[in-house]
Amino acid sequence: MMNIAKVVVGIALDREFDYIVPGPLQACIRLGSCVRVPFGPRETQGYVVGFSDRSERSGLKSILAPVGDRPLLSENMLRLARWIADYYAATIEQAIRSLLPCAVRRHGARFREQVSVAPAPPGAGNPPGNGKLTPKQAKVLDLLRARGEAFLNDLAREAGCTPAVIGALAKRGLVTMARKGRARDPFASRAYLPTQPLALTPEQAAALDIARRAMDTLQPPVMLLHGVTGSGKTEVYLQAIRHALDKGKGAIVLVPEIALTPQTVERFRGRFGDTVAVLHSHLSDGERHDEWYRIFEGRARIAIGARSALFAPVESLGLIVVDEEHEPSYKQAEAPRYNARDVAVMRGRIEGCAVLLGSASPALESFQNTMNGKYGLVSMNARVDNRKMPVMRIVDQGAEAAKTGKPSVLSQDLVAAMRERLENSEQTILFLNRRGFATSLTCPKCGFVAGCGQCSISLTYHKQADELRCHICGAVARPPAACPKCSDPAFKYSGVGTERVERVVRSVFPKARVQRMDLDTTRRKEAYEQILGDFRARRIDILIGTQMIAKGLDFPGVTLVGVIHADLSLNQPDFRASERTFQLLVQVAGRAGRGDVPGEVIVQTFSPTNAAIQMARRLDFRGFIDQEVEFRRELFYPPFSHIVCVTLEGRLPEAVAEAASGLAGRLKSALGPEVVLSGPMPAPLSRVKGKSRQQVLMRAKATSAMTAPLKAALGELKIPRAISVIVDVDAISMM
DNA sequence: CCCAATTAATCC
DNA sequence: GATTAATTGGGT
Repeated sequence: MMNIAKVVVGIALDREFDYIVPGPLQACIRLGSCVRVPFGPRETQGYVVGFSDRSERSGLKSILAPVGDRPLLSENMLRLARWIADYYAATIEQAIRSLLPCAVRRHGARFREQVSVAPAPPGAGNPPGNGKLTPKQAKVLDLLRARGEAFLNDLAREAGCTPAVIGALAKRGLVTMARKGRARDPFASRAYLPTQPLALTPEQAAALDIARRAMDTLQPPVMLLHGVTGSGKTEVYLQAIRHALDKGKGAIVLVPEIALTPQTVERFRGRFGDTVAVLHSHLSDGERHDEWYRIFEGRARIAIGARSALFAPVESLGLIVVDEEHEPSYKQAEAPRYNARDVAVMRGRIEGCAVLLGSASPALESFQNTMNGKYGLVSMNARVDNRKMPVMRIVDQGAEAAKTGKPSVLSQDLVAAMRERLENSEQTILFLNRRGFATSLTCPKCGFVAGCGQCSISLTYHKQADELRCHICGAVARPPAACPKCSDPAFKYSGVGTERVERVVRSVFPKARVQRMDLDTTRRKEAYEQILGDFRARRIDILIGTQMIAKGLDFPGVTLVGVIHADLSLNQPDFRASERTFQLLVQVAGRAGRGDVPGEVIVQTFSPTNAAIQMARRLDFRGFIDQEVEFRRELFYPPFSHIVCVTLEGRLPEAVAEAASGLAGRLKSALGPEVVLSGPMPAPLSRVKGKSRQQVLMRAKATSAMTAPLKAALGELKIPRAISVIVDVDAISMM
């Protein structure tokens, strides 16, 4: 009885396989157990997701052995995996894969073995085909000789061929194949200073009170903490977590990747010491493995980290905190494309624990959930220590350009404000969410634009490296000496990036200590901490940066924040452009005036009267919400609907277009009248890395009204393997 | 007609 | 995801 296990194998099949549980193993194999099973001619790992006393099939094979001494997945986590797979239209394997770090999944196997390929020693090759190579084979061999050795899948992907090509090379004796494992790095821990709970403001105390009640009674189970920047949300989290620990429970804290600075982690370690485990993408496999097991074995009760930390195996959860809940980085870019904020709410429901969502600029979806009573709401409107909110000024770049004759990177107002800061030894942050020097290189004579050959965007000029780069695929090209079309040598560089801002600032303030911080200056792993350390120690007067300096940073010396070009986010072809702009300005403004001197924010824009910008200037969250909600309601956008974005991608544009229209046609007849369907249409980024992209969009009140027919349609249509289908439920970026 | 490369099917 | 079998397609 019940000696048949339903096993999901660790590869991307959306199916369960039946195996016999041998008598001696029946005691130790449970739901969620990781097991080794025979699979076809080889063996593989899988997870037990159910039991039965009989099977549809005969001739079942037996489970070979359990991996690890107890299930890695609790019953609750298995339920969560099922929900993720179902809601986000992913396979159960994909869901399980994101639940367990690969360092952990590999546990029992010690080392994951993969086929490694190396060039054969000279002379050993005895090609039956007389040494003549196909272009693909030659490419593989070239790549391999350059690298010395590579794993089979990596090599095939890099060379853009199938593994069969490499197999052919091996058959001819030109390369050797062997199974190899991968070593892991040791874990290095950092020192931290112990801290005590701080005295709370009345608003913080009220928020903490409600959070405690939520933990004790689950009334309400989910709370949105809307606290202005500098209102001390982190201290509320810390003391709420203390309450969870006092009740003998654990906690999970999610922070967006960019905010996962050493400071944040240090604050939690300082308060709770070694009971804090850290999980984020910059850890090595070994480190992640160690931290995961510290939680799994109960040696750590608090998990803090980015997105994936949500799946930390904390037992008896008391609280899940999602800081900066509006952050798009909570959305995973690969399948399953889950939003950690929303999955946190579901995990909370499954585990019976409270969930605390915090933000200075909550997402419309979350705020709407407080309006319709699904979530509780607490607001903190004052900064700690009676610090004032920064004053925001809008500078009309259009008017400025008309006055001075040409558009300038730094307006006169901004220059004056920066000069003042330099004289007072205060610090300035300049924000522009675009790196490089110029965003396009055009020929004024014939209109030629330097574009990426593989993607449908123009190349960005990087002056320091003197290169043209594609910000989508990373392709690099030399800037041409003359226009390739009309051979005119005079190019026009237009569109400002951070590199250009840096140059302008250095020329206006030659004596200032200026540092740029973007992907280009933080390529080295330590550069990020180095720059922030220098800025904190006031060895930098003016910090210029992208995204990565917009959020979470807390530097008391900063009294001025300049936004170089607020229109960038505003002009994006996305219904969330206003919301993003508002959030960005609120967040950026939050970097100013965190010390004793009040902060000032100067926002440069060509749309000074834009409502989102004006609401942000007054930090009028409710005003912004009220008008944006109306817009979304009228056009049936989130939070009034859910969006499913299906992207088809493939090398042959006609094949992709055909598949997309086939899918759209099938959906049109399958979907109910409550679903709005649009497309097929070329994706906003219609070409990426040489692949053509088409989209089909759906909107409906319930995601299941879209995902269920979609799964059925995809199953029936049998879209060729050469075309990949990307299903994004509750899509945030639809590029 | 051959070889290479893609595609389709299978895995309890 | 990996392996094998079937099919296509571009050459001589």
